[in-house]
Amino acid sequence: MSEPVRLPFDPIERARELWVRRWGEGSRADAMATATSVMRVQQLLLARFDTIAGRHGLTFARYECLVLLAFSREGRLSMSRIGERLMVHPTSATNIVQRLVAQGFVERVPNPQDRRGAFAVVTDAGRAAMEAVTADLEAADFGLGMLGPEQHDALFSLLREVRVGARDFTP
Amino acid sequence: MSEPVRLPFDPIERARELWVRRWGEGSRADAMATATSVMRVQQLLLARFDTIAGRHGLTFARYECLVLLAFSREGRLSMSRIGERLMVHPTSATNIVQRLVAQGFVERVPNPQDRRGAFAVVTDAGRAAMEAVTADLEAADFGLGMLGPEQHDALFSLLREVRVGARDFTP
DNA sequence: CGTATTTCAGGGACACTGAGATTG
DNA sequence: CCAATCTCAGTGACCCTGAAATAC
Repeated sequence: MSEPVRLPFDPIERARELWVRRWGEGSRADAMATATSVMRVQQLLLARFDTIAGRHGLTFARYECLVLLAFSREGRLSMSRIGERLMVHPTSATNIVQRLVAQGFVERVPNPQDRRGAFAVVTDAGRAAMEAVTADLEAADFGLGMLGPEQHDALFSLLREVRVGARDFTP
Repeated sequence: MSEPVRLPFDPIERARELWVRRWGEGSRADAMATATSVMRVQQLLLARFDTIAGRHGLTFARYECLVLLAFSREGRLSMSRIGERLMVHPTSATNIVQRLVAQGFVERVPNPQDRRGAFAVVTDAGRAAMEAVTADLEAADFGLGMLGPEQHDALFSLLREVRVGARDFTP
């Protein structure tokens, strides 16, 4: 982890001003600033989460996969459903599960019903690692401790509108 | 671009319910849901932006670099300042500028004041590509056309609080 | 046969680490 | 000599595409 760079001004606010100066008030400078803010906050949160997950030998992506499996009814899911629920490409699901198998956090078992496919099953070690990361993430308030309950709701609702507008799911 | 998978329910809302069921009402399920929403919206926006930038031979990261250079006073910045303002590692700045140089969108010139360093200068072709991507992004409302002006303000303000809380800059 | 599930091979874009050249 | 700037080489994690194996 490199030294964090802290600017003495808000770079996004400054970009918005320059944007308006260059492309006028009629430009979508507000949308630019909001989109850039989403990018930046995601970057900040992910860096924090990856640091926490890394203390237990995981990345955030692999942790999400373990949570998904632990939440499933019998601790196992088909590869296709993993890709679907993690919203990643099927080959990315394969990749993530492979790494978890190599760590002993997941096992692969054939699907007797449909022998084309395979299940990923979370192991006891996988559950333990998942629980440890979860405890740390909760202790860190998921990086959002600066927001009050009503602000959480407001932010979640606004982001939900974006997801609905982008047809992320059918409400 | 692979076929988008659209679930018939909100996967984040479902995760929140399972989270509460497993770790109780006292858990930080709301923070988890909000953080996950940030991740997902960033993913949706970035996919959209990369598609648009790709139509002009750029990625979003390289486009951001061109915007930064075009906004600078003389169209040129030192490598260190590029890394600083793009909030990326110095070697990542080198990497991005190298790709832009290979495309003819940027030129490298030595810094006469400090010959350890180099400047990156945006070329006419770089400005043209940047303007073309900008026009398309504006036409796409930066992927946020579903939000009204007051919603933009609200979302920006909430994300700004997160950035301030994470010490992203000194307000 | 066509379709669905998944893996494999390979490449791209990007982040980092560590070493080293050059200059201040 | 030490510090700063920057590049280079290498690694890792992740995402995709395209092709193929296997089974429905």
